[in-house]
Amino acid sequence: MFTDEAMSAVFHALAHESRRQILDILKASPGCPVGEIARQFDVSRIAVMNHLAVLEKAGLVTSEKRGRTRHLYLNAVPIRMIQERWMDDYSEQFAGRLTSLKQMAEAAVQQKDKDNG
Amino acid sequence: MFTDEAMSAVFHALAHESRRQILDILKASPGCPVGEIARQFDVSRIAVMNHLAVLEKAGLVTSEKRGRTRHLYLNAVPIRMIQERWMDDYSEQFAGRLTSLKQMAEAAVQQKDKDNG
DNA sequence: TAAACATGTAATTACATAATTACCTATTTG
DNA sequence: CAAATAGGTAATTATGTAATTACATGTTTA
Repeated sequence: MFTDEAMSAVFHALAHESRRQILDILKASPGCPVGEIARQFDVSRIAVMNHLAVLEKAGLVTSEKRGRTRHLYLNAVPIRMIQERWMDDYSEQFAGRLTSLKQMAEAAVQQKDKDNG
Repeated sequence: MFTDEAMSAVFHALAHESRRQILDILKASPGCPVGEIARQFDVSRIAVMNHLAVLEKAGLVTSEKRGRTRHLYLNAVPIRMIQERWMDDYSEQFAGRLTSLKQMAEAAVQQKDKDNG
């Protein structure tokens, strides 16, 4: 299962650059301890721990304590589920329908004008 | 281009169920006016307009004013870019490496225990 | 042209986020 | 065992989010 609330938690977790960086680190070094991650950021260790808590609530990170060190792991399952159940549906709009293609091209131009204006 | 800030804006926009519902509506009915969307929600019209502003800032929705009505369109480009540049990298973890597969299975069990406990 | 309609702006409020410092607990290790 | 190490809690603060009501603006249409 994958409730709306769970999906919100995942998107919210991904909506912060530091948290995305943490996932990058864990992807590259599974089992990395908390302190080693904190050392790679300019903000305080506590701030990083808060980010980790957000990631854990979203199910994107799991942890395992050995002795006094907590080892962290990326869990890509929620990302996979979002991609399968949601992203694919929206990306579809690119292929397939010609009707929406014209409309989306126009929309993209409008957005560009808005950004530059 | 697609900056960290832009990516944060997109994820943040997607992190609210009402905003995801708005995208669903616009996917089904391109050009839908503001009021018609607002009528489909329990919250106030102003609240819906705020959600639309968040979606527009993220580039997920564009609009075009004809007369007194503003017509809204889904723009799936940012979703597509996120999927290509980010989601795919993380979903990869499922295929390919057997080392991380064992680790992720264990992590998933741990997460399940945590949720039920 | 007056009323109805569609949207937009301003001010306000309750709550959540992201960060900080100071302190506490548990585990190694010299 | 004492000191260093790794992590966790608590209290606080500034800022951002999500929602509200009341009012204003511009556009059809009867």
